[in-house]
Amino acid sequence: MTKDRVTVVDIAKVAGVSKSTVSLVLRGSPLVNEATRAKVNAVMRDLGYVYNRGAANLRQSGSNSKIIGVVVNDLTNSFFAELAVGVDIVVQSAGFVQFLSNTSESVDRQREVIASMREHGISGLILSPARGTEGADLKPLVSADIPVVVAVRNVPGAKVSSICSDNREGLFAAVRHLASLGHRRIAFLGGFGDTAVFQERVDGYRDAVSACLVDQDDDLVFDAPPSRAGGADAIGRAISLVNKPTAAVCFNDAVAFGACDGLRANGIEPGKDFAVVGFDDVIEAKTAVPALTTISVDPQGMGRRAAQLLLKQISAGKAEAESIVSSVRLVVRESCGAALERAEA
Amino acid sequence: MTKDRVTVVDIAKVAGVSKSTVSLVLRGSPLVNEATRAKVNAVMRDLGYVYNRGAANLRQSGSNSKIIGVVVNDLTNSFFAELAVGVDIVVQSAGFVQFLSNTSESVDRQREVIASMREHGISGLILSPARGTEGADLKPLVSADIPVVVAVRNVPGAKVSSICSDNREGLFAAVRHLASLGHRRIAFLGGFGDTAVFQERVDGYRDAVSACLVDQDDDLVFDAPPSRAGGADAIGRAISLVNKPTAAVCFNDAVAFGACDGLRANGIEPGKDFAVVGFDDVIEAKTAVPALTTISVDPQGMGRRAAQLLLKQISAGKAEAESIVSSVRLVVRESCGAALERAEA
DNA sequence: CTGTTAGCGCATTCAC
DNA sequence: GTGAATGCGCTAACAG
Repeated sequence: MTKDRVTVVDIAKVAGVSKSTVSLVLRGSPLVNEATRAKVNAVMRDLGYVYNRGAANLRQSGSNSKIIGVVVNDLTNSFFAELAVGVDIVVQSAGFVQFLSNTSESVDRQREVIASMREHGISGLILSPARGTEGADLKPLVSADIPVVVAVRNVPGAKVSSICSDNREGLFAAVRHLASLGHRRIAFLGGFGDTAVFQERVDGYRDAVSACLVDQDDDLVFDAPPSRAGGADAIGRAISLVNKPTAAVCFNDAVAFGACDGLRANGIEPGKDFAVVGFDDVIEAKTAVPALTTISVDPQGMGRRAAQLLLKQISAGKAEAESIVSSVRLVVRESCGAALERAEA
Repeated sequence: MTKDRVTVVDIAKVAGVSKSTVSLVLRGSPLVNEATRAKVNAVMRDLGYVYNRGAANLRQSGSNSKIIGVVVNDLTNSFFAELAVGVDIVVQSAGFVQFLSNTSESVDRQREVIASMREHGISGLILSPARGTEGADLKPLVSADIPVVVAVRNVPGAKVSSICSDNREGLFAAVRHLASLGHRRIAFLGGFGDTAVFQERVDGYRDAVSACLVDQDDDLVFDAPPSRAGGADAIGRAISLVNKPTAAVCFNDAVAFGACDGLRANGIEPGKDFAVVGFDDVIEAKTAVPALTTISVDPQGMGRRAAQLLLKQISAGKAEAESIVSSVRLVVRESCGAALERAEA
């Protein structure tokens, strides 16, 4: 029943003009008579014409496909979902559309989806890299002059723009905050010890422990999977010490939630009997235990900034500044002084 | 520095064959000598060739762009993020890529993103419609023979496949469950009264109230925004009754969380002093209050099924069965009998 | 098995 | 202001 795809020539025929005139109308050129323009537009509407970006894109040498690729390592995590939303907002309002794919932390899958996106001619890529991503993985992109901005996690040898949170400063702030409330034994919970992010955060933690005169103990760092279960496990180990900590900063929010679970299971009320600080949280805003303090980076804002950075690079033509590293400020949202008072009582 | 885009003719030249031979290799045709194939593949790798789907797609009349559009009403909500992940899984493994866009419940934006996707030649669309979407909005798609499957919410007059949860049965099950535990006064909390989903769920609730001999009261239905704040508000109204309910089923999880907040604020412990049942939950699995019982539909599974449905329609060629309505079974995850015992004590 | 020819829908020179 | 050519990268017929 449906007619074949209606093209510029069809609408030209009906409107009684030539193809190129239609093309000019499409591009919003001022070189066309107002009456003709109106007629052409009317015909386009009547015939249900849809612009074929693929063809257009093919014709004009540089591929400005108006599509930008977004690949994240775990869309299941609200943080990255929010990030994608942030990207989408600016991408949409710039007239682009976003390809979104999830890698589930698999570099293989990541390679596949990026290849697939390239075939479709993305004009830029925002990547929240899977664990284990290397600079070499991004090499083909940069040598093809496709702008890339890496978000959340840094990719060691990559010569691309990146935007990630200031992990050291964030954790430093968390510990300093707890110290200012009087805490002296503060644990660090969760995260895989072999990741760069973990190292940065632990460094911030350790620096703050030194700087803020918190008791310097052999090991109050308990690594564990960055999950709720991991948090519960880690806190269990922490509070089994004879000289228990009175507070903990966590690798991320999932860990913090798990820590709260673990505390409750042991009859300890988080926020009252024990201070818990989370990181990277977005869940918190919606469903968190009210007692939980968090240090947070706004993922949506980060997504927006990443997208802006990318768009700037795209519009800047080919050769343009690389390696722009932008950091996000971290802020403490709530206080949790009550924990110490209880602990001391 | 970077060479111009390398095309089939380039690789043909280097490999010493003709363009069509290269094309055959690309399509994996068996009509080509094994040695030539190997050589061509090697050259492709050396020159860093990337397939141009846009051009291919342009040539072959039917647009099988290998891209499917996914538009959701609120990616910020984990439910829809999980849905997108489910879609992505099957879409990826079928060699497609997904365009994902967020509408933030705006039908205008929805129209825009769908138009944009059409311009890029999507071969199918999965839509979790914004509130207020009408059958007419999807008309252009169906008359262009673009397969569409609507998920989560139904679109009244649309002649497209859809997949959504069985709202009536779900709520019926929730109430029956609570009744079997001995509850006799069960409230319904949250949701906008003017939505179809709300009506279906309330219908299920009312039917169950009649069928399960639960006390039939004038109004234990408290509508409110389907948010955490709305839930807190609704539970506040519910427990201010002289004849308080002992349990509540909630429009969704956000409402359920809010209800828990509200209960705690009044010194009532959810799950112990009052039974709360949530719906549509995905948050629960990660961050919920342990006491909360939920009826849940697996959003990722729903996404997978939606994608499968869509792919089937795409591969089935043009004219194919429409209006396949598929429902998802709902299951009660935990028990919450303790609430009643406390209430009676 | 491989090379030749001819467009897909559009934008971009140029003439008119 | 508008209309005729030409080619983007690729596939689809056929011819060899």
